[in-house]
Amino acid sequence: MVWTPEREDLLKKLWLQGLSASQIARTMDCFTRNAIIGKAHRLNLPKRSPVARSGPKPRRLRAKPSLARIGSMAKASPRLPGQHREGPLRAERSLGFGPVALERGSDLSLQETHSTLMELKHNTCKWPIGDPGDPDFHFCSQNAEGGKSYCEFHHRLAYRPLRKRDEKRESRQDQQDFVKALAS
DNA sequence: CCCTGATTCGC
DNA sequence: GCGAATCAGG
Repeated sequence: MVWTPEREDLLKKLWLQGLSASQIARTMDCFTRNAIIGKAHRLNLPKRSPVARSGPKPRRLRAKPSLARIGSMAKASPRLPGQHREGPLRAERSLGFGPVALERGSDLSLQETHSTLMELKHNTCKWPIGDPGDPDFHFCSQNAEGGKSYCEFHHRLAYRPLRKRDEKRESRQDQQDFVKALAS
């Protein structure tokens, strides 16, 4: 995936809006959090250091990966063409159980109010709905308690599949069962 | 644990 | 230039 001028613009926009790197990564489904941060720095976007670093990081030679690390590195190996990174958009698109799918014809009583970037607040759910750039792209915007990025439903939806997929591949039915369990 | 941004350096 | 791995924090 390459950085086109359009993607750079969207990154700048979201970064300046105050979205976190991981939120931007999930919104722009094709980049990781690290990629977002790295690009933000190369674009000289304003720093947002919540961490007052106590000075330059000491130089460290990159160690050869241990055998233990090789296993975990395999999980983070580059995606094959057509493969999507983990995250809400991936789930929504490939599994069809994302917010949009839930919104129509579901009895889950999940109320989703439209929210544009300008309306994002620190305490609202930032689960992206639709494709960035689409006129109707918006965020869930339900209350997100406890400083979380998502409402409780979307938080659990967003993070639970990551865990499980690390251990084994989940079937589509497993994912759908999980959504039903969440809603019940 | 959950998360955040910053940095290094092999590619 | 890119971004995974890592670090250093809340």
